[in-house]
Amino acid sequence: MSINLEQLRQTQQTLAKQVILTDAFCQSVKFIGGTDVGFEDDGHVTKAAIVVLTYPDFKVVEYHIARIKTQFPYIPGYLSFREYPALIEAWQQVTQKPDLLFVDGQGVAHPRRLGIASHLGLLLDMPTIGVAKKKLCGQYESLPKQAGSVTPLQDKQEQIGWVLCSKNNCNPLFISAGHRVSQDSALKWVNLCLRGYRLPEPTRWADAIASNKPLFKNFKHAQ
DNA sequence: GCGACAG
DNA sequence: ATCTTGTCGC
Repeated sequence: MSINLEQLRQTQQTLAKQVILTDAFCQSVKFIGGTDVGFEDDGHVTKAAIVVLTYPDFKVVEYHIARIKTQFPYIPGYLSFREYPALIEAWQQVTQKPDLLFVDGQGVAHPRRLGIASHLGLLLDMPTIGVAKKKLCGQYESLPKQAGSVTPLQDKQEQIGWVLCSKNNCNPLFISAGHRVSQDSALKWVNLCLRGYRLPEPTRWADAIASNKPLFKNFKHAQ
Protein backbone atom coordinates (compact mmCIF):
# COMPACT_ATOMS: atom_id res chain seq x y z
CA MET A 1 0.00 0.00 0.00
CA SER A 2 1.42 3.36 -0.96
CA ILE A 3 0.35 6.60 0.66
CA ASN A 4 -0.04 9.84 -1.18
CA LEU A 5 -0.08 12.46 1.55
CA GLU A 6 -0.40 15.26 -0.96
CA GLN A 7 -3.60 13.72 -2.24
CA LEU A 8 -4.97 13.17 1.26
CA ARG A 9 -4.13 16.75 2.08
CA GLN A 10 -6.20 17.89 -0.88
CA THR A 11 -9.03 15.69 0.33
CA GLN A 12 -8.90 17.31 3.75
CA GLN A 13 -8.90 20.80 2.33
CA THR A 14 -11.91 20.01 0.20
CA LEU A 15 -13.86 18.41 3.04
CA ALA A 16 -12.93 21.18 5.48
CA LYS A 17 -14.99 23.59 3.41
CA GLN A 18 -18.07 21.47 4.08
CA VAL A 19 -17.75 21.58 7.85
CA ILE A 20 -20.55 23.51 9.50
CA LEU A 21 -19.64 25.44 12.63
CA THR A 22 -23.12 26.53 13.65
CA ASP A 23 -25.71 24.75 15.74
CA ALA A 24 -27.76 23.02 13.11
CA PHE A 25 -29.34 20.68 15.60
CA CYS A 26 -32.01 22.24 17.77
CA GLN A 27 -33.89 19.18 18.96
CA SER A 28 -33.51 18.25 22.58
CA VAL A 29 -30.58 15.96 23.21
CA LYS A 30 -31.69 12.67 24.72
CA PHE A 31 -28.83 10.44 23.62
CA ILE A 32 -25.14 11.22 23.42
CA GLY A 33 -22.56 8.99 21.80
CA GLY A 34 -18.87 8.52 22.40
CA THR A 35 -16.17 6.91 20.28
CA ASP A 36 -12.65 5.71 20.87
CA VAL A 37 -10.18 3.50 19.09
CA GLY A 38 -7.68 1.02 20.45
CA PHE A 39 -5.30 -1.42 18.85
CA GLU A 40 -4.61 -5.11 19.21
CA ASP A 41 -2.10 -7.63 17.93
CA ASP A 42 0.75 -5.17 18.00
CA GLY A 43 -1.21 -2.59 16.04
CA HIS A 44 -2.29 -4.86 13.21
CA VAL A 45 -5.90 -4.78 14.33
CA THR A 46 -7.85 -1.56 14.82
CA LYS A 47 -10.54 -1.81 17.46
CA ALA A 48 -13.26 0.83 17.44
CA ALA A 49 -15.83 1.32 20.16
CA ILE A 50 -19.01 3.36 20.11
CA VAL A 51 -21.25 3.83 23.11
CA VAL A 52 -24.64 5.49 23.37
CA LEU A 53 -25.64 7.06 26.68
CA THR A 54 -28.86 8.66 27.82
CA TYR A 55 -28.74 12.35 28.62
CA PRO A 56 -28.59 13.74 31.22
CA ASP A 57 -28.28 10.65 33.40
CA PHE A 58 -25.62 8.87 31.32
CA LYS A 59 -26.95 5.33 31.39
CA VAL A 60 -25.47 2.98 28.80
CA VAL A 61 -28.08 2.28 26.15
CA GLU A 62 -25.87 0.21 23.87
CA TYR A 63 -22.28 -0.22 22.81
CA HIS A 64 -20.57 -1.83 19.86
CA ILE A 65 -17.04 -2.90 19.05
CA ALA A 66 -15.67 -3.35 15.53
CA ARG A 67 -12.35 -4.95 14.67
CA ILE A 68 -10.73 -4.55 11.28
CA LYS A 69 -7.26 -4.97 9.89
CA THR A 70 -5.23 -1.80 10.32
CA GLN A 71 -4.57 -0.39 6.88
CA PHE A 72 -3.03 2.98 7.52
CA PRO A 73 -0.18 4.17 9.77
CA TYR A 74 -0.41 6.88 12.39
CA ILE A 75 0.70 10.16 10.89
CA PRO A 76 0.06 13.35 12.86
CA GLY A 77 -2.50 15.35 10.92
CA TYR A 78 -3.87 12.26 9.15
CA LEU A 79 -5.24 10.31 12.06
CA SER A 80 -8.74 10.05 10.64
CA PHE A 81 -7.62 7.96 7.68
CA ARG A 82 -6.32 5.39 10.13
CA GLU A 83 -9.35 5.28 12.40
CA TYR A 84 -12.52 6.15 10.54
CA PRO A 85 -13.01 2.82 8.70
CA ALA A 86 -13.37 0.94 11.98
CA LEU A 87 -15.51 3.68 13.49
CA ILE A 88 -17.93 3.56 10.57
CA GLU A 89 -18.23 -0.19 10.90
CA ALA A 90 -19.07 0.18 14.58
CA TRP A 91 -21.50 3.00 13.78
CA GLN A 92 -23.46 0.80 11.39
CA GLN A 93 -24.29 -1.48 14.31
CA VAL A 94 -25.83 1.32 16.34
CA THR A 95 -29.59 1.02 16.65
CA GLN A 96 -30.35 4.11 18.71
CA LYS A 97 -28.45 6.83 16.86
CA PRO A 98 -27.41 9.58 19.32
CA ASP A 99 -28.19 13.26 18.84
CA LEU A 100 -24.59 14.26 19.38
CA LEU A 101 -21.30 12.39 19.11
CA PHE A 102 -18.12 12.92 21.11
CA VAL A 103 -15.03 11.85 19.19
CA ASP A 104 -11.58 11.21 20.63
CA GLY A 105 -9.23 13.61 18.90
CA GLN A 106 -9.41 17.08 17.40
CA GLY A 107 -12.33 18.63 15.56
CA VAL A 108 -11.34 21.75 13.62
CA ALA A 109 -8.31 22.30 15.86
CA HIS A 110 -6.27 20.82 13.04
CA PRO A 111 -3.73 22.28 10.56
CA ARG A 112 -6.31 22.07 7.76
CA ARG A 113 -9.33 22.29 10.05
CA LEU A 114 -10.33 18.67 9.55
CA GLY A 115 -9.46 16.61 12.60
CA ILE A 116 -11.04 13.18 13.03
CA ALA A 117 -14.12 14.57 14.78
CA SER A 118 -14.90 16.85 11.84
CA HIS A 119 -14.08 14.20 9.27
CA LEU A 120 -16.25 11.60 10.96
CA GLY A 121 -19.02 14.13 11.44
CA LEU A 122 -19.11 14.76 7.71
CA LEU A 123 -19.02 11.07 6.83
CA LEU A 124 -21.85 10.27 9.24
CA ASP A 125 -23.67 13.56 8.75
CA MET A 126 -23.74 13.92 12.53
CA PRO A 127 -23.11 16.73 14.99
CA THR A 128 -19.70 15.95 16.51
CA ILE A 129 -17.36 17.41 19.09
CA GLY A 130 -13.62 16.78 19.28
CA VAL A 131 -12.24 15.87 22.71
CA ALA A 132 -8.46 15.45 22.63
CA LYS A 133 -6.02 14.79 25.46
CA LYS A 134 -3.13 16.52 23.71
CA LYS A 135 -2.66 19.51 21.47
CA LEU A 136 -2.06 19.04 17.78
CA CYS A 137 -1.62 22.66 16.75
CA GLY A 138 -2.35 26.18 17.96
CA GLN A 139 -1.29 28.32 20.90
CA TYR A 140 -2.86 29.15 24.24
CA GLU A 141 -2.11 30.96 27.45
CA SER A 142 -1.28 28.82 30.45
CA LEU A 143 -4.26 28.22 32.66
CA PRO A 144 -4.64 27.27 36.32
CA LYS A 145 -5.03 23.57 37.07
CA GLN A 146 -8.39 24.27 38.58
CA ALA A 147 -11.50 22.56 37.30
CA GLY A 148 -13.50 24.91 35.14
CA SER A 149 -10.67 27.14 33.97
CA VAL A 150 -10.66 27.54 30.22
CA THR A 151 -8.82 29.52 27.58
CA PRO A 152 -9.14 29.79 23.79
CA LEU A 153 -6.92 27.69 21.53
CA GLN A 154 -5.79 29.92 18.71
CA ASP A 155 -4.06 29.52 15.40
CA LYS A 156 -3.30 32.51 13.23
CA GLN A 157 -5.69 35.04 14.74
CA GLU A 158 -8.40 32.41 14.67
CA GLN A 159 -9.97 30.51 17.52
CA ILE A 160 -9.89 26.83 16.65
CA GLY A 161 -11.05 25.46 19.99
CA TRP A 162 -10.66 25.56 23.76
CA VAL A 163 -8.22 24.36 26.36
CA LEU A 164 -10.20 23.19 29.36
CA CYS A 165 -9.12 22.06 32.79
CA SER A 166 -11.86 19.51 33.41
CA LYS A 167 -10.58 18.34 36.79
CA ASN A 168 -8.31 19.75 39.49
CA ASN A 169 -4.62 19.01 39.06
CA CYS A 170 -5.12 17.23 35.76
CA ASN A 171 -3.75 18.08 32.35
CA PRO A 172 -6.26 20.03 30.28
CA LEU A 173 -8.44 18.73 27.46
CA PHE A 174 -8.43 20.22 23.98
CA ILE A 175 -12.00 20.80 22.90
CA SER A 176 -13.05 21.85 19.43
CA ALA A 177 -16.14 21.84 17.28
CA GLY A 178 -16.32 18.86 14.96
CA HIS A 179 -19.28 19.36 12.64
CA ARG A 180 -22.70 20.96 12.95
CA VAL A 181 -21.91 22.54 16.31
CA SER A 182 -20.47 25.91 17.25
CA GLN A 183 -17.31 26.30 19.29
CA ASP A 184 -19.42 27.64 22.15
CA SER A 185 -21.71 24.63 22.09
CA ALA A 186 -18.78 22.24 21.92
CA LEU A 187 -17.47 23.65 25.18
CA LYS A 188 -20.94 23.78 26.68
CA TRP A 189 -21.68 20.13 25.97
CA VAL A 190 -18.36 18.93 27.31
CA ASN A 191 -19.00 20.80 30.53
CA LEU A 192 -22.50 19.35 30.73
CA CYS A 193 -21.06 15.85 30.42
CA LEU A 194 -18.38 16.15 33.09
CA ARG A 195 -19.02 14.08 36.22
CA GLY A 196 -15.94 14.55 38.35
CA TYR A 197 -13.51 12.80 36.01
CA ARG A 198 -11.08 14.30 33.56
CA LEU A 199 -12.95 12.87 30.58
CA PRO A 200 -16.59 13.69 29.81
CA GLU A 201 -18.86 10.63 30.22
CA PRO A 202 -19.25 9.68 26.54
CA THR A 203 -15.49 9.70 26.04
CA ARG A 204 -14.79 8.03 29.35
CA TRP A 205 -17.09 5.12 28.51
CA ALA A 206 -15.87 4.76 24.96
CA ASP A 207 -12.31 4.74 26.26
CA ALA A 208 -13.13 2.08 28.83
CA ILE A 209 -14.84 -0.09 26.23
CA ALA A 210 -12.15 0.24 23.58
CA SER A 211 -9.40 -0.53 26.08
CA ASN A 212 -11.35 -2.96 28.26
CA LYS A 213 -10.80 -0.96 31.41
CA PRO A 214 -12.25 -1.65 34.88
CA LEU A 215 -15.22 0.67 34.35
CA PHE A 216 -16.29 -1.48 31.42
CA LYS A 217 -15.36 -4.82 32.99
CA ASN A 218 -17.41 -4.03 36.06
CA PHE A 219 -20.29 -2.94 33.88
CA LYS A 220 -20.26 -6.24 31.98
CA HIS A 221 -20.01 -8.22 35.19
CA ALA A 222 -23.08 -6.46 36.53
CA GLN A 223 -25.11 -7.12 33.39
C1' DG B 1 18.27 23.83 10.80
C1' DC B 2 15.29 22.70 15.02
C1' DG B 3 11.39 21.55 17.65
C1' DA B 4 6.44 19.93 17.68
C1' DC B 5 3.59 16.38 16.44
C1' DA B 6 -4.47 14.01 17.87
C1' DG B 7 -4.09 8.32 18.40
C1' DA C 1 -1.96 4.05 20.87
C1' DT C 2 0.63 0.23 23.80
C1' DC C 3 4.05 -2.14 27.16
C1' DT C 4 4.00 -1.76 32.84
C1' DT C 5 5.23 -0.86 39.36
C1' DG C 6 5.25 1.86 42.35
C1' DT C 7 4.38 6.30 43.93
C1' DC C 8 2.85 11.01 44.94
C1' DG C 9 -1.05 14.14 45.72
C1' DC C 10 -5.80 15.45 46.25
